[in-house]
Amino acid sequence: MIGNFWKNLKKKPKLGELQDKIFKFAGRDFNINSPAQLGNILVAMGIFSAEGGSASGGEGKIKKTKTGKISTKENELVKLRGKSPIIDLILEFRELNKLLNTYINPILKLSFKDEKIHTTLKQTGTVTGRLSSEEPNLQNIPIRSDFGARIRDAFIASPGFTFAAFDYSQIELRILAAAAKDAKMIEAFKKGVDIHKFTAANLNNLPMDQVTDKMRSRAKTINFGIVYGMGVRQLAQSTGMNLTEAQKFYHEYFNDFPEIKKYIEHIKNETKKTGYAETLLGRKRFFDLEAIRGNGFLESQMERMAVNAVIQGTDADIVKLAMVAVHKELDSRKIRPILQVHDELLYEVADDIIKEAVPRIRFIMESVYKLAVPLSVDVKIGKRWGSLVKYIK
DNA sequence: GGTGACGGCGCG
DNA sequence: AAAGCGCGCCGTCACC
Repeated sequence: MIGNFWKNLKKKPKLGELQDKIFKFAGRDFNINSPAQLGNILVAMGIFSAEGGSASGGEGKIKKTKTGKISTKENELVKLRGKSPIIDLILEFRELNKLLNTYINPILKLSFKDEKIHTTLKQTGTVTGRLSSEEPNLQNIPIRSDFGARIRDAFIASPGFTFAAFDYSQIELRILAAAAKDAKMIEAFKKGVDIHKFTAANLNNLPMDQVTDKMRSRAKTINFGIVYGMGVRQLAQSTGMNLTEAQKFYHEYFNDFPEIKKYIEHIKNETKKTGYAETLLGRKRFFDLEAIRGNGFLESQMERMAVNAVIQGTDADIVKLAMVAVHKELDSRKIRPILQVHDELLYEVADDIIKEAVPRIRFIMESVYKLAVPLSVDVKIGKRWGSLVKYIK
């Protein structure tokens, strides 16, 4: 259900103020929502310094879009902070504008008389076996930014019910570790340690208690990146390392977890041989081998897609099994499925049975499929979607 | 008035 | 030359 949270959310005036300030710095009016116009303004202001060829530092290179225009995406703008206050104003304008025009206004319009929002889940909408959600898409409701999280608070449980959110913890990395039969990482998951910290400890040859936040953060990036086939450049970019360090980091990772490297190679080779990648449960994603023949870039792209198809696809398979199992075993009148967000199931549970229901749902989800590592589910409960609190066993 | 490509960005 | 997977949706722009 949608509460009245957003009705007194006065963001329009703020947006107008930001627009005025931006125009003042720019020296003239223009359409902030047009990347083309914005790019021109920034060039005219000298913020995108048209660097001469002599620059040896390599910084300040203007990133172009695939059609050859100047890129004004957040990553690029952030680098230009400090050159002008206009940068931060634009970023703030973008965030507010996005949240208002993509979520708050359209979703209010889609609110039924019963004050509920009803999405449509497509069962065949993706290549990996995930569901997708549309009109509205409830699988991408904000949560990461502070203001974004407030949008979630407008979603409230029905009277007499409480939200219970069940989140598979690091399920993709678990699938990878199990499928690759990597003894070291399997052991870590069995012990239930903080996996990113564990990875960092291995990468830096340190005991776990000497891992710094920065080391953990970098390990987390590479743990996720591995699954998607992230390259050295991107790794460097997103961790703040230089290319040489990033290269070394990769090397170290595959040294520490050799089975993972072997398994990823195995997926790539099998896909190139058979033309398909297969989840652990046997669902296949096919590729057109003819179309990529002789094109190194397309081949690499297919390899990344294949690795992802196995990991993300197995994840999707498991979550679907869990949805079915919960439905079969429990009373859907008191435990209502509200939403699936890829590795998370949101239920609305009658207040009087919440204490028994939560452990049962958790158990079903954790035991629905057996891997070489345990599946672990985090639970949060609460009356508002944006204010759920961890449920302690 | 409608359509599709594009840049951009929200989520997992 | 390109190099992070999977989605849906916004506004702009070019075009019919």
